[in-house]
Amino acid sequence: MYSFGEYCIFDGKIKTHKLDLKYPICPIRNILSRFSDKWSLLILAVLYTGKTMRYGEIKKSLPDISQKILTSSLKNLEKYHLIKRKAYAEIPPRVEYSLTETGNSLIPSIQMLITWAENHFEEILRK
Amino acid sequence: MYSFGEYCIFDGKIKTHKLDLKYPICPIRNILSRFSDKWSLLILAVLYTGKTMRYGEIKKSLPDISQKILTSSLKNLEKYHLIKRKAYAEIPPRVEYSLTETGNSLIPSIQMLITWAENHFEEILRK
DNA sequence: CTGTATCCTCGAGGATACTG
DNA sequence: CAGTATCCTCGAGGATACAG
Repeated sequence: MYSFGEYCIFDGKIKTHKLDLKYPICPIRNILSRFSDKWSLLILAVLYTGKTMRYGEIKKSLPDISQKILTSSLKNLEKYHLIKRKAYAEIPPRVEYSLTETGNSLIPSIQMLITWAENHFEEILRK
Repeated sequence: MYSFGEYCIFDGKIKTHKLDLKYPICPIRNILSRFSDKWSLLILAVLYTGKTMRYGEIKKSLPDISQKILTSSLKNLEKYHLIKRKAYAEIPPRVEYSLTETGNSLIPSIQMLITWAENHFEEILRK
């Protein structure tokens, strides 16, 4: 297990997504914080169930996400190499998204989280 | 694996932390969203390394968290039964925090996430 | 030492209209 | 179909002062 004390002496760099050069690397702050927003995990999970999906299919799986946020979330996930984007030069346009190897390697962790959440649903929400 | 399509037909209830009664339960939206803020995972990880810690010790492990946010995060984690709070009637006051059984059961998932983040550090941040 | 009480900033997320 | 472009809301997070 890591020394969180050591890792966690950062000074507010989390927002800018910059790394602190003086200290070693806190995985939570520097990596996990990039995907711990409202939609990223859901998008990854949806992509996993569908293997490769078009923009509209993802949108349909997450009916209450706005176009803007879906687009920007996909860009963010692509930026960090968790998903890949393939655009076809057709009319009307077609764009397909799928998990990268890196993205796929995150799935077991997400599944473990989901399983935990399921198993502890009542405990968490009781009272 | 879950049908995320089915689970994810909620309509914007995530903010209020209310459950959607019409549909079954999406673990990500209804459970994980409660702890996917800036500090909760770090607090849980810190508490795990220290077993039971005083308020000031946690603060020292996370030097750049504000008092207000630490207090409210601890309250939130206590509300959902991930940590327990024990106050001693002394002067000056002493308050000790520790993981509950439920909180402890989340640790393996967090560790798995951290291990993943470590192993994919360069891939995620390259270029 | 462990908190409240205010006030404030800032950006994630959203609503809506438009485009190639 | 898969996006941009604007404008806006709202609340997480923070700074500071004070309290028991």
